[in-house]
Amino acid sequence: MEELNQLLLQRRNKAQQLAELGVNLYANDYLPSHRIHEVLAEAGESGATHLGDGPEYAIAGRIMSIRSFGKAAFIHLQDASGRMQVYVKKDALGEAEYAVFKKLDIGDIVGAKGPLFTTKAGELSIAAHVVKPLTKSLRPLPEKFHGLTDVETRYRQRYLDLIVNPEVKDTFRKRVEIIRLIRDFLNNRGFMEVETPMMHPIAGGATARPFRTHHNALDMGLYLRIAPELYLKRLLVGGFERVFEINRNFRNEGLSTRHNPEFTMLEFYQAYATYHDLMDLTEEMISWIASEVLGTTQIAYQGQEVDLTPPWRRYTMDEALTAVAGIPAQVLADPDQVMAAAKAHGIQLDAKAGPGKAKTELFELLVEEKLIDPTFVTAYPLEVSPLARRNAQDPSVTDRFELFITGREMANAFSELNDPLDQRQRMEQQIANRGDDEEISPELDTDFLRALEYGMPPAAGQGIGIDRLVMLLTDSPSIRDVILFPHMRPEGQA
RNA sequence: GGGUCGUUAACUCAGGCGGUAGAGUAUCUGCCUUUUAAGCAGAGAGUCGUUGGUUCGAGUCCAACACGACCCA
Repeated sequence: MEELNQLLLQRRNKAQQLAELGVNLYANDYLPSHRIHEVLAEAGESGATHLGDGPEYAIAGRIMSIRSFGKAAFIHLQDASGRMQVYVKKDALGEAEYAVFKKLDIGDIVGAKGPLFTTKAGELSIAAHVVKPLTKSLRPLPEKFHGLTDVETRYRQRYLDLIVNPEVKDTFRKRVEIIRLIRDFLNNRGFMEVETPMMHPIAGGATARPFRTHHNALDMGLYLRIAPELYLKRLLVGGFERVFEINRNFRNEGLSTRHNPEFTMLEFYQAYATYHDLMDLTEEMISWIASEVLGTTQIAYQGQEVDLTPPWRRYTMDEALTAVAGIPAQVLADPDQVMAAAKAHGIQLDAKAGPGKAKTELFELLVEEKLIDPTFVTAYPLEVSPLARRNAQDPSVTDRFELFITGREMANAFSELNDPLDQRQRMEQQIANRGDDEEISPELDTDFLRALEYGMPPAAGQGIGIDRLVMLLTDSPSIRDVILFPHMRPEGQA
């Protein structure tokens, strides 16, 4: 049993006193007639000013402040829709009910009923003749002025964060709205939302360290999925021509302001389309979402101006390296000079790495963070794109793009490789090249290759990291600000 | 994994050269029937992240550890 400090004891004592007065501390027989924002909206029309006039409103919410005058008090109630003031008068409640009211605390949830009026200071309020306790709170809320700012407590006790920091609620409402808009957008274009396995016998579709789990009845190892890609492509083989999935991926890697071990990914696949089609679609989708959620495509992220208005800049990787990092085209055309340039920039390459890998590393080091306005980067080297279709003109690169906004990767897409023999060869190559890290892509997904052998229509597919998109559109500096319950190390026994 | 910074009352924060812990809010008591960071008077509230060490004496100095933030890989 946890030792109780003074404040917790006081609240428990009050709860006991209320119970002795016959108050049900956790009543569930009160029905509000209005949500607070509805009251405020309706009153805007009626313009109530006199105490006691007009219709009655019954609201319910958490007490966020109490200013007491002995025989009267002003309190603020907060519900999911907003916050409004309630005037509680001894005359109006009666002796017994007012005595109960005096034992209520900030943080308690109550119902309040009465007509509207406007105070001297001009604040619309309810003149309550009923204040009904609905839930007793046994812990004090953080301070009203500074609120809760300690990030560790905010993430660990998100419920508290949500109670006292209104902008947090706003962020998560926007997150839900963004995901709803993505669904609308794709549904309207004939995409079908599907659910594919979260537990995979082989962790494929991306290069990442997976989480392992175990199925007892089957006595077999399973991985939490690192990507749904290989299953969604099986659906293309099966004849669903436009599919998408919005769900969690799991990667057993470090934590940072941009990485949570579980994160939400949108992947979608469209048959008879190319990566060019997906660039158009992506521009349209993200700029539309920004307009819907923020009312503009000119946004600010952490003080940086970002213009999401289409069309967006499109570079090949070589063009970006030349335009942004100033590496001459002749250097990029010569594998030996590319390797030398990587070395000159201090990039350490695995013995098996070739110029494609070197070029990609140079790009990540010198270019990525400078791409603030949305930029599609295309023509990724074959070497780093094991699932993408080769470019018809230049087979050393793939028909792939990544989208960067505010220097961060927001999307990854390509025209899909559907030649089963090429795919098998590249997967085998990838396994051979994986280096010492046996956790990454350890096995060949033979069923996926078998599916391709039946024939997958030409298609393009894309992944968009939802958390990063939400960060961008809510101006959130950390992925933890857009995940309700971000991963934390266990609390110490305090 | 490495570096820097942080952890003091429920919350937000002060604590000079090592001498036994402070404010505001919140809480409690009293007064107060239009306040809104309400007001006035008084009071209580702390294992100073944890464990060791140095010292007559540690919130303060040293070490390790835990958790967090930022930067780097």
